[in-house]
Amino acid sequence: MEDTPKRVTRRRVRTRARLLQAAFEVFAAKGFGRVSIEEICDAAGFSRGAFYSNFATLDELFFALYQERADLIAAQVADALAQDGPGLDVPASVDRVTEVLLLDVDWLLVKTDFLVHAARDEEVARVLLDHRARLREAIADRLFRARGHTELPAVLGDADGAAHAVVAAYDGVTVQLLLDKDVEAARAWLKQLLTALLTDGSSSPSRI
Amino acid sequence: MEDTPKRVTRRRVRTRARLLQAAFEVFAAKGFGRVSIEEICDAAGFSRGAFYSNFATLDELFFALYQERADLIAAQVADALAQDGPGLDVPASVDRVTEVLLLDVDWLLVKTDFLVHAARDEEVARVLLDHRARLREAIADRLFRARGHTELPAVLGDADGAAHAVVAAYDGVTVQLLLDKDVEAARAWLKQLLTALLTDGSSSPSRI
DNA sequence: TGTACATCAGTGAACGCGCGTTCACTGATGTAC
DNA sequence: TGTACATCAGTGAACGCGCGTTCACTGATGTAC
Repeated sequence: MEDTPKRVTRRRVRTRARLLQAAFEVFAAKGFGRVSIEEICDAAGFSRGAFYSNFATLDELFFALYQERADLIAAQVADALAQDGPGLDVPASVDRVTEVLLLDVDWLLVKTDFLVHAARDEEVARVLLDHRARLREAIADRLFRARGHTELPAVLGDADGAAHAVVAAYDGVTVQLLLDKDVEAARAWLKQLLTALLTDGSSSPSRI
Repeated sequence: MEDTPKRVTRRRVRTRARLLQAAFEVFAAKGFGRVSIEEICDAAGFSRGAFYSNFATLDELFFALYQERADLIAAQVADALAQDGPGLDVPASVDRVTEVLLLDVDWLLVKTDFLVHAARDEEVARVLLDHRARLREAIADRLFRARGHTELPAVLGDADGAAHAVVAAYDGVTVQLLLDKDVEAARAWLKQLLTALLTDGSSSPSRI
């Protein structure tokens, strides 16, 4: 089994990429549930046949789109976390990670559509949970690596608990951002939340 | 203007309620984006004409449905917060509020669909922001009323900041719950997060 | 409380459009020599 | 590097279904006396 290596032409790769890019824009603008295959093809400058040559269903395309972008973000976060020495500079790391996570509102829109999708399909949910787990691991690893060098509050348990909390804060702030579209406020707020979670309660950052 | 008092027959009220109830179930099961007017009418036991006699569009019904349920939840939260004396029993309040907020996964599903909807429509977003503001106010009021009796950590700023954080934690935990469908874990996790946020960092609740 | 009448609420058939899906075709691309 | 051939990738017309929307109709409900 698995015996279709098949040449994958350059043309095909480009078409697929253009379809994915167009889909991203259309999904972000209208929401997955309100988008037709036709619209995506129009936006990408292809006939509908091109779509069917590359994907079986709109769900399949959505899935591929999510995977691609989520991998990208995960890599960027890992990158943002890798920049300090062994000791963790909490404020600087928080700044860098926040920057990456709240860079692109369109991505947050699409990601939330995907969440809604995943919430009703176990298989899709598994992929999303996987991505989240990888994100958490990157964070937990970093926190764990910093032990001894930088003290962290014990309120949330171990590094894994803290990583969980970071992701929850991210999700929570995302919801607010999707409603008020105020990226700057969201960044400030996420930084404050993360700082509160990762810093001992004795210090009191100013409220914004 | 506004000159259509019109008799609202009992029949009409019942039909509307049955449509809303059926819509809730169908939305929860399939997601707003995948539901047709016909499905809702079938589920409610009506012909499609009944729908058009009560709503102009599916969006309008969704809007009405959200308002109805969100008001209900807001009232329940206010109730859960009103039960202590002037001093705030943080663990008990957290327990009660958590119970209400994570009572019904179907509601979380529908609410998230509505978020996706609101994220692309300013007017809808305003309603959702309103509901959130009311929730936050109920929480902030309670925290404010407890000042002097029970000390709260200053990490998040004033009572308003703390209320914001509570809502963010709720949203964050909701996302995880929608993916793993583990209500008990979500409750435990939300309790822990809220406790961490509302308790001075010096105490260290056990990790679950 | 009963009856007659007016209005309303929901019925269900009909219409038609948007769009998912298919498919015979053709220009593009890659391979072999 | 060039040519001939085979296969592939995308085209666009055609089909048909699902479903949104309308509307003439009728049984249900409310009102007046």
